[in-house]
Amino acid sequence: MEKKADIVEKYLDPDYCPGRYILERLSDKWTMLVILMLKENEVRRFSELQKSIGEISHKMLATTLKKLEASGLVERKVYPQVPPKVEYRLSNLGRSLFPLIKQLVEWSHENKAEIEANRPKV
Amino acid sequence: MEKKADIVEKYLDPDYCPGRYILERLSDKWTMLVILMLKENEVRRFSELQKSIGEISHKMLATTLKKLEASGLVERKVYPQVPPKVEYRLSNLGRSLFPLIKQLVEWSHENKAEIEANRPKV
DNA sequence: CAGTATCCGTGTCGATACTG
DNA sequence: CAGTATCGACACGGATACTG
Repeated sequence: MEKKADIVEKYLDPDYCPGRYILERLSDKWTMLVILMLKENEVRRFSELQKSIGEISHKMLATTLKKLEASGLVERKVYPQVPPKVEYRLSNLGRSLFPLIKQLVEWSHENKAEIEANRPKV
Repeated sequence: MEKKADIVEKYLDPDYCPGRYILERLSDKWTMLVILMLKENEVRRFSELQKSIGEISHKMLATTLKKLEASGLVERKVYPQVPPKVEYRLSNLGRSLFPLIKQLVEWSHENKAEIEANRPKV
């Protein structure tokens, strides 16, 4: 019987991994935030997302969504009309990932004091 | 009574956040991986870490550990001897974060088939 | 062994302008 | 409204060489 820690290590083995790939996929500037903004079960339009994130540029939202769609975490639905309307929502896969990322945010709040204490002042 | 989703959104408000900061701090190439390699309760030397990660360069391991130490997630202990010996381990804060990142890896394994199906072939 | 300094290529990201 | 294209800045990250 393998120990838990060893199993994780195995999943991170570059010759085996899905873990490495996922960590990589989540490790760009906007991906996790966009996933959070899509929420668990909501359908959101491009412009809504941009508005709710605020600082993200048009281009980065587009490429982030495209990557998420390409990796099967997000579904994209186009309504053939003028002006166009496009809706995004988490796929089943994305929906199963969502709670894990949400936990990171909740964790950061539970430990806010300690985090802020060590946070470099800009 | 606020709804859960709204609470998360609040934690991500740039004017409030600790969430944004944490997501940012985790979103570089090596941070999450190094945290995982430190495991929950182990003490590891610089060279051990480099060996277990393999592909990471000496420089990136050094800067990643430095950032982790600066943000209070990792503790560094120096033994004043020649040749020097330095040990790293997760702080209490880091130890409380560890399971959340581990879950991402475990999630990636549970959904390996679906992830691989959408993974772009190099 | 652990760590810093330097140099430099590349990818990421943002601003802007343009299409359907 | 929802994209794509192009350009350029700059931070990230890798190789190498050097110190204590």
